[in-house]
Amino acid sequence: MTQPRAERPHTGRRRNEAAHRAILDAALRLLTESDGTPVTIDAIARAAGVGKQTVYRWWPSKGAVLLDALIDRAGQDVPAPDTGSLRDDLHAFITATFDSAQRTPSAPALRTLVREAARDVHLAELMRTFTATRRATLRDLLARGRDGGELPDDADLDLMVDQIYGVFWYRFLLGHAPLDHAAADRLTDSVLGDRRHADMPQPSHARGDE
Amino acid sequence: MTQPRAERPHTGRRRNEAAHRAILDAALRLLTESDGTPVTIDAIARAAGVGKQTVYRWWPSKGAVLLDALIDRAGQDVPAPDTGSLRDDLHAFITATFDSAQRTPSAPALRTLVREAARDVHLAELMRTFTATRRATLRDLLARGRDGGELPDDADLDLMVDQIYGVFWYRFLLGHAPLDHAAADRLTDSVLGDRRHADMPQPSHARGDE
Amino acid sequence: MTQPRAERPHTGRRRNEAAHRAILDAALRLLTESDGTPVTIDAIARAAGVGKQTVYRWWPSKGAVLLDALIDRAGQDVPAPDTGSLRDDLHAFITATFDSAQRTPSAPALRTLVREAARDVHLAELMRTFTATRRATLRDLLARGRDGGELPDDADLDLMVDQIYGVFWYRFLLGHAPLDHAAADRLTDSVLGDRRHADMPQPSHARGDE
Amino acid sequence: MTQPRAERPHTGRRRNEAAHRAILDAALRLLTESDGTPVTIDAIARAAGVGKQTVYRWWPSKGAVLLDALIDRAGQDVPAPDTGSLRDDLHAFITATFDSAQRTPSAPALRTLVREAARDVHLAELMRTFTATRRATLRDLLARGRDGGELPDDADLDLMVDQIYGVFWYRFLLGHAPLDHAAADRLTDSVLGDRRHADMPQPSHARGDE
DNA sequence: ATTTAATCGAGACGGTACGTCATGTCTTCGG
DNA sequence: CCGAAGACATGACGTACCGTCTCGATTAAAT
Repeated sequence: MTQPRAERPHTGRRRNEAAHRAILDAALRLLTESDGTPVTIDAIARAAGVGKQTVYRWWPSKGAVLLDALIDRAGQDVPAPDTGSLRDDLHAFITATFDSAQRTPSAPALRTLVREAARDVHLAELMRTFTATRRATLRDLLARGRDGGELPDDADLDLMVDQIYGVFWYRFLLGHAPLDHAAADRLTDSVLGDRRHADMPQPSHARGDE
Repeated sequence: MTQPRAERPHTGRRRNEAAHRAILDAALRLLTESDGTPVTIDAIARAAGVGKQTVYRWWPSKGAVLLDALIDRAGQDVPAPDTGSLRDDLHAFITATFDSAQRTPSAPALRTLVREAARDVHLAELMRTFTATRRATLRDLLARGRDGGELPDDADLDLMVDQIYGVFWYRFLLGHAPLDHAAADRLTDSVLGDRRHADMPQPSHARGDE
Repeated sequence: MTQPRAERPHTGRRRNEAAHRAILDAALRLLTESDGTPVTIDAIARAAGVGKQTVYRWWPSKGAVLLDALIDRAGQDVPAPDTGSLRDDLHAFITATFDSAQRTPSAPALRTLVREAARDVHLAELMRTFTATRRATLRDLLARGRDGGELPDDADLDLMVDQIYGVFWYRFLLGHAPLDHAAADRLTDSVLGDRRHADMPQPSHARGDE
Repeated sequence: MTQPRAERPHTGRRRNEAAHRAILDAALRLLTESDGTPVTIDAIARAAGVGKQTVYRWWPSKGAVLLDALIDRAGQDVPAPDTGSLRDDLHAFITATFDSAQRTPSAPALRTLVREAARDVHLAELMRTFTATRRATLRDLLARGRDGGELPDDADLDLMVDQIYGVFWYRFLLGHAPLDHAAADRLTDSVLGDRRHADMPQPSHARGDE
């Protein structure tokens, strides 16, 4: 624990990127290993071999460090696919989103992060921005589908986005139901308004209108 | 602030219901008035004119007090209607749920409560139970509809429930999109799989983002 | 170091005298053992097995604790004798004062205390009070002598007091000259205005004109 | 406050005397204006428009800067007179010493300096040297008097010196009694062993207390 | 009628984390 | 290559809550 610190060289009057890195790494590590107890700034600083002041110099709040640490590492986990088929793209996106929450270190870190966000105004705002980015990505994906005629022109894309991320966060945080591939399949169908996955073999999927 | 305490009479060796009430009232008041800063036990006890031990005697954790305070006041806001029509029942339920979150003092209190839940294992568990009850109510409503033939037999009721509550909590906590009647209309349609409300003039809740 | 803390029993809502004692003892111990480095509140609290808040609850500043600790232990080192002879009383007083500064743990503790007083407005005030008490004792001794005719009626007692304590503190803090018995002898003579101890027969001491 | 820094020109690779001056001036100014809070190196550097390192380059410790600043300005305040009369010389010396402590900026600066000396080993040593010089001057004055027959041959000159400076520092730092001309008169008499000023109307410097 | 026992307001206690401040060292970069 | 600028590691500061504890009073129930 609190690895012996790699004897960072000073960088003089300029920001020490190595210390910066060490802080993010330590934060992510503690976030991941955390057993539910809050991650403290002291602990991060100590684990990074850094003075507390150095943390406070660059981040306005503990939460900002944590979110930064998470984004820094897990930022590109859910790219938006573009295969030409709305259904395929959406299904891939949802599956990837669900999967990302099952994998370490993202899952416990994310949960701790939400915990901290509840206490921290700065972090709450950062989280809002963070989720807004994700939502925008998903909305673009849906907009492509609508423009390609795969969704009605008047589809409420924002509501669709919120249904998807709503289910995700709701289940992720409460943990009362799984976020597995079957759930992803059914959620895709539900949002797109049909039942293709409902009773498995479904040769003539009951489209009808749409 | 911290009203002068109404000189409660002693009740001797029996539990003092007035003190009990005062605690719940103080908790709800602080919960409601809270500007994001955490509600502390000391503050509740002081506001209620009560010793801290009296709080700890009757509730295992701060969260328990807060949730109790909220339930005590806002507990029965969302009854499950039963008109015979799934669509009507569901629409009424969703609308009532959305409305309940717009009204004082529930909204800020609920938000603060979730904040506290993120820090408090006991409260998190209580919240799980609390939401489970609500989910069960909604699920029963849907099950009635399925049994009445208004939903396919293989409908994933749990997913439907989570889509509805997911949208609700997601929007409620992030505040990036409205929980108005139009949203309730569209959510009802979306979950039931048709577009009855789709051709109405679409609200331009363009962004909002809190 | 930081002895294992004797498992003090709680005293409920009343001040815990044992904790109080432990703090003073720890403070004096650290003061005595201090090698010149400042004594910190954290260290005192830790050594006393006490929370920092408990220290701050009862003393307004670190210095107050230190002075309290010193007075508590060394308070009665210099009693005022009353033999009937001013010269004897004064000589005894000065000798006792000089001696007290040579003994452990007073000396290093006192020096550290002055160091801290230089930093701490509260403590400076307390020191003023502390020294005022000592000065008053000495002044009373001199006043008795004056009333007994051993000093002229118009003798400036305050100046005499300050000459004695001035020499004491000046030498004590700077350490450039001894505070031994010979010095006490000569100081007594000097203040009383003759040369009895001047170790040479001094029949016609240069008074006269000038 | 912290005057806008006079746009010193760089002097290339040689020590910048202007910066040197600016540091001493800033130090003395802060020392003088200080309200009891410690004078920090950062503050001096900032007020002088100088990097901290520039301070540390030329002085080993904060105290050294402060003392240097004080000597630089107030160094020659107390010259040793030589009129041929011990009494006159001594009286002039004591009066000058007392006066020097009443004048700005010496007094608050000196007090702050002693405060800092208590924390700073380097400065303490410098102070010892500083006072030793003053003491030597006074001792020489007394030695002249003894050699001239105005003091007995066996007079304890060191004790006399310490009585004078003892009274001075004791009253200066504690502030419980004045350092006015009347006190200087009486101290002169007391040290020389007579009461020439004793029958003058005695000042009622009753308290003062700082 | 007298004990006994539980509740109440109060607040001290041992802790942990907070965010700020000053120290003295170190490196960059403009002049 | 000096000097300003300022980042860095360190560690004390004083405050805020936590959850536990003990008091002394008050009053109901048990004797």
